[in-house]
Amino acid sequence: MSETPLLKERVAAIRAQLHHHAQQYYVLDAPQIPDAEYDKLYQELEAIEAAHPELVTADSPTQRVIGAVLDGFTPVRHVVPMLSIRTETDTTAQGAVEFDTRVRRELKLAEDAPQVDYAAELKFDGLAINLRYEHGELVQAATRGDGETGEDVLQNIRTIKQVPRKLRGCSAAVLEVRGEVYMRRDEFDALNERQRELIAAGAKNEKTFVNPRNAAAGAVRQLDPAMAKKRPLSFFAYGLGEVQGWEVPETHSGMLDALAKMGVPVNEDRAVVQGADGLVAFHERIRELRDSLPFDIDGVVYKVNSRALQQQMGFVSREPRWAVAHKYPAQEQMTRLLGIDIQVGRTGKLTPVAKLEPVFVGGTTVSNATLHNEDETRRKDVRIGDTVIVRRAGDVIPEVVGVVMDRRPEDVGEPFDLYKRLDGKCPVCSSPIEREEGEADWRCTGGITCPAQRKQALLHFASRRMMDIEGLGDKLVDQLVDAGIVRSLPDLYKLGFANLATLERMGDKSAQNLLDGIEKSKSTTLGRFLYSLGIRHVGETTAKDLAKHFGNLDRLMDARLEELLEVNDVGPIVAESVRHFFDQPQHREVVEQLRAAGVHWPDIEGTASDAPRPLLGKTLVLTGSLPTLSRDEAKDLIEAAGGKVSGSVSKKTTYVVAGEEAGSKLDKARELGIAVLDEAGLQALLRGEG
DNA sequence: TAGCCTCGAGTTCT
DNA sequence: CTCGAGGCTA
Repeated sequence: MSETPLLKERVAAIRAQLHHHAQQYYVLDAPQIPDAEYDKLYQELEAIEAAHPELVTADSPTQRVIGAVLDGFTPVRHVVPMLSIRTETDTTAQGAVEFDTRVRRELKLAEDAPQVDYAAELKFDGLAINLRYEHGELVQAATRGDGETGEDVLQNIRTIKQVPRKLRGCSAAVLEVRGEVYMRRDEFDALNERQRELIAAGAKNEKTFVNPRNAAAGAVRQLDPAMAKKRPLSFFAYGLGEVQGWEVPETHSGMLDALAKMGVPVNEDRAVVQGADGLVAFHERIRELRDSLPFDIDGVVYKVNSRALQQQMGFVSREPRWAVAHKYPAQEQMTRLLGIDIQVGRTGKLTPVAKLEPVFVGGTTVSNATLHNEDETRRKDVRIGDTVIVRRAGDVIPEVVGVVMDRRPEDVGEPFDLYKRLDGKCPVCSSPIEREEGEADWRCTGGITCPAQRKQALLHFASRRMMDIEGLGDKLVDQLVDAGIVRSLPDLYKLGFANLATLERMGDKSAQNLLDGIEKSKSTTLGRFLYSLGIRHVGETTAKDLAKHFGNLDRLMDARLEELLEVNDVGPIVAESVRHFFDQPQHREVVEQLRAAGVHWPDIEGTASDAPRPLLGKTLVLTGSLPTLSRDEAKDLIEAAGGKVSGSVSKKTTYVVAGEEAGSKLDKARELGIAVLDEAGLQALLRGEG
């Protein structure tokens, strides 16, 4: 018995799938599965073929570069074929070490021979284009196609401003520049925004794009250059095709330098590094940089820098032996939607949450992803049983990008209908749910009677920037509420050893710690106390402003709307919300009980001390993580020095304090020309040293 | 009244 | 971190 017939079937099935998806991807610009999935199939096929060479056929996807020529563009035969490079799928730095070992073996280098020089570059997520210059003039721009024959898309490439029509100081008879056309993320977002507007306005044939690469591919293949122009593309060169009448520099990096001098865009995040260590360092550096780049990359590329050595190594089948692409973990994965849970937030907001079959994406395992609200869920037409694409880029929260319609099962669930799903009742307390006119959210009407809201209210009350009760986390709150020991905020202050002892995993020690924490929290400030009550529209800042303006709680509770409106940053909505809160007797009752339990604060808040206030009138923005100070500590220090801490950078920002892994705020600061400090700089300011 | 600036609220995982 | 929305200002 041989397993070959079975394998044969499997091989045929994989080839059919690869072919189908390659069509969707390259020809129709509408991929149905993520890259990683495609790669997986491809590797399986490669592995089978390697073990069973008799199964290899000429038309196998492994034997040719996939793609096809579309009608409507003139075919172009590549004099020098456009090859793909081998991809290391090992996403750790190990792939770089293996490449270096292979190179040294191929070059028959002795153990003690010097390190090999490599040109290390980014692997752009776009599509390959061959620009043909004759006597310095751009005469043709071709897609890769199947590697042998592509299509002339010159008219569309001309819409890319960065691509020079004429080379500076080069009149070689023929110079083909190869590189990647891609779309920047900001352009991609803007494009999709416009597409959404078109769709909203009733345009039938418009669609939004799943990712920048597809949008770029779509733009390049637009038959109408006017349309292509509306999809702004960019270009980076990384290699050469046919060359006549130009002396090619001896190294890859030298060649790119020469191209840059001619006015061809070449990415600056490239380096010449030595040996495996250099490659690993580059891989790691770029991984850090990845999310802050203005465009998508899916990895890095290593090339032997010396052209002489490249020639010595040559090619194996269709891949150069002297270059390798090394990927990062996928930021997109496909998985199954197991169900949709509905969570109840502190304000009663009902949030649909996708329960997913766990997938490893963007470096962590994801099993939940928010669907935000009903409209959003419907817009994506996400249904239970669907196969969905999940994305997680950097620190961004995982999101469901869309449904793989191709894989929708026969017995897929109904379109999402929140009211119907819940039968009009809160999933926790069964109170009726409502959705107000013009609002996106459904809410539970149970208010404080709803255990979910009660738990959230307790957690909110106990959290660090409010009453700061140490030892009261979500697990404990769950237990206390479920056991019926704590029903309202004042109940917290009636806790004693007796009722704590009834809880699981609660020893004398933890009980004492909690009671100490609760005792300590009794001494607070009016601002924190107000914030902790969880009044709608009253957050940390507004609470502080209210406390400062009224000075004591009774004056605030009895304040008329007009008086409330006098407070900084308080308008009709906030004023009404405050008034409404204190108009409800049960809320006043809670406040009285808390006071009776011993919660107290000085009447006049933040009396101007004699301490110097060097940051008076200054607004600072924090971004990234500082070496020694936590965010909260930095905030407190700045406020104590009279400064204000704001969440976003604007013209009014005085300083931006940036730490490790600073994000978009730093870019914004540079854009606006705002002074940027590190922690040492901040400390100097706090000491009053300008 | 528009547009800018801030604040509030919700969210994931280790 | 991002979005949406409230409030302020030109």
